Amino acid sequence: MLTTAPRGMNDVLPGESRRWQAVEETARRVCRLYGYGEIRTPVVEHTEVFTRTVGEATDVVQKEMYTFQDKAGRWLTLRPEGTAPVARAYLQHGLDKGPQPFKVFYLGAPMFRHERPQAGRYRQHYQFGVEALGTLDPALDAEIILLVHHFLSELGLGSLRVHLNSIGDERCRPAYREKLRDFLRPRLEELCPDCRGHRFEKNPLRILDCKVRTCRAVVREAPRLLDHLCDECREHFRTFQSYLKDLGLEFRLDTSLVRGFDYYTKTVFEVVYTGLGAQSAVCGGGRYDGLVEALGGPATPGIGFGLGLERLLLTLERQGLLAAEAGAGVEAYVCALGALARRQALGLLDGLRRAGVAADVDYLGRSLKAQLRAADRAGARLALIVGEDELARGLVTVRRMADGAQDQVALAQVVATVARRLAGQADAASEVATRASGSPRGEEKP
RNA sequence: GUGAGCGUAGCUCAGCUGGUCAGAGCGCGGGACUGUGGCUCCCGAGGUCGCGGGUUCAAAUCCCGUCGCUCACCCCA
Repeated sequence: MLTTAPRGMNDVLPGESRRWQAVEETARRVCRLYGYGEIRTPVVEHTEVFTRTVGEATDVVQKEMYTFQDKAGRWLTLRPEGTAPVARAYLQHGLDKGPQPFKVFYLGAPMFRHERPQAGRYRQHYQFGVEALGTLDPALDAEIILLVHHFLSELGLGSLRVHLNSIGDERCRPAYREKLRDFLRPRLEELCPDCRGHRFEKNPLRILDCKVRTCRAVVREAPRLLDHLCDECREHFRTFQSYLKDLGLEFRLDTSLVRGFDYYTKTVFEVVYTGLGAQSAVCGGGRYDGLVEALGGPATPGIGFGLGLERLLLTLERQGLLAAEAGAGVEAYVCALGALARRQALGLLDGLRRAGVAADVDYLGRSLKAQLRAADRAGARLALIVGEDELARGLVTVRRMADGAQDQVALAQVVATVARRLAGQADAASEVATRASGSPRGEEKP
């Protein structure tokens, strides 16, 4: 089938792409406010970048990666996430020797996961991600949360819930893991098959956020990881939370919050919107103090998040915060009648564009009526009509679309006049009104 | 990988107790207004009814298969 995109991969058409641009512009602006520079890494990485960091046992690595061999036999993978590549670039370019923390964001390039698509989940999807490497300071954890919150607020989403937890590090988590196993072992019968089986063996922490009712009942009695953190992790988490409180940022402690990648340590968080269906996490992230080391670099702490743009757009839509789909945003539309006029019109069009006026023209040889309709749909504020009458007298009819007022301007002056009227709307209104010759019959559009 | 629902014009869908069933609204093109948009009215273009097979005198309508989409599980942004 040559007429459908691959499963779970979508086109973003012009009408919709403006919404994406609005979100992306906001992201860039906020990142600049917080001192984060943009990083662009390849869409493809050596497979090991992910297997050694995300974790061999995770679902993403085991069954969701697009992995292939190139012609030289190297194993490559379409990146399923954005943090490991950033850490790789950090090492490759010796950025650990530069000023710390190293603060970057990424935006605009896709991630790939081979899963069954559903609402808010796609095989090719886009994330806005922010990473800060090189310091353990809990104030940076707070900054990251603040940045997300700031970003979402700018889009009108101030009220999303922030879930927080700490999952310890390599000093305290192994001991807790055993404690949890000890607790669960006598209750295995009460757990669901998934939890009873591979989760208990490979990653018992995942049982903490299993959604099966019986599992949740068991887990409610389980020892809490938060109560078994080592001194450093406990102190880090305590300080981090106190910063958030000082800053007045609301959050909710969620002791069952466990993230799906092995590289997470200490702070983990999610920003949740329940109106999305099953995929409620709009944003997820946390600290990854062992990640750089796992790639063969020096022990280097880091923290960051990924924010799913499709999910964000979906959330904005559900909340009624999206602008209507818009046209190309042309300011002036040139209407030509007849072959000779058309010649004139193309020159006029070129002049307008070079003067910085977004302009378009009819390419279908349509009637004036149809050309004006096209001008209307394109969102043009002015229509410039060149017909035989105008041609003969060296004039152009300038029609204001909002109310139909129109006058005639000498061809040589049109570009300057149009530019001036578009620049100063009030001036243009009075200017045209005094010389109006058109018949204002429609009401103004909203 | 598992389960459920759905696949009819560009879009949203009606038609589905088998026999004027190939339709509506929106969109698109044209006209009413021989050179003037948004409103109204009129006309028009556009569909192998996802695909393949079966049942039947007859299938968009029933059955089987297949592909695709959607939602959910798993997991995640």
